[in-house]
Amino acid sequence: MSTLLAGIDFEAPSDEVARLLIGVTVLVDGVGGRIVETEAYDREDPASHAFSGPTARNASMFGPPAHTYVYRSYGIHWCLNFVCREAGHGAGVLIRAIEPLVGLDVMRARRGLEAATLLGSGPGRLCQALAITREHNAMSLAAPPFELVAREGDVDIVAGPRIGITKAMDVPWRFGLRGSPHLSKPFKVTKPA
DNA sequence: CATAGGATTCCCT
DNA sequence: GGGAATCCTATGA
Repeated sequence: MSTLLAGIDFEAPSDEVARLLIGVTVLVDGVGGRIVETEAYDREDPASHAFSGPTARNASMFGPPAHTYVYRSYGIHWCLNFVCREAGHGAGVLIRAIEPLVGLDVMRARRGLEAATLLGSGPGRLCQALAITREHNAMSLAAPPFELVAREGDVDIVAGPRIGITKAMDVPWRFGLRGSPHLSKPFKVTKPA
């Protein structure tokens, strides 16, 4: 069994999907850009929302793969995840940063004048730029308003520890496009992942 | 450039 | 009641 989308099998382990997503273009209502930073979370992962089993908040993480899991962060921001593994497993990939490509003016307007340059460099920022809210939770990535475009050619990927967590801080499940100016934070490692 | 503190909602203990 | 997969602004070096 597999759930293929943009050349990626979303039933694969989350760290593999997180790696494959680097370079993939994501559009929401025709606005978006290229994914340059992701983080993997899994069921047996103390830093994951899925660690303590299904709850009202993380229910979609236990739903079918290649669907979204959108949650409220720090009471202010929205964060976008892509569900992976088989339905019921409870794994996902946090989309942490995109390189803005399509609909720049729309994204700038959504982000506001003060921060118009940081359109997608951070999970909260990219959700604001793409107008992601709770309404986008548990939606299929294979149907509108979502659209994934497979990456072309090879990408140079770096890995490192995940950001903003207090558990399992030694697990190197943050992935990024090497040298991208659109990363939320730089990677310390400069060798191939 | 680095650090610090506040904003604000929802879930879990 | 506490803490969270964050972001923005202000302040001081």
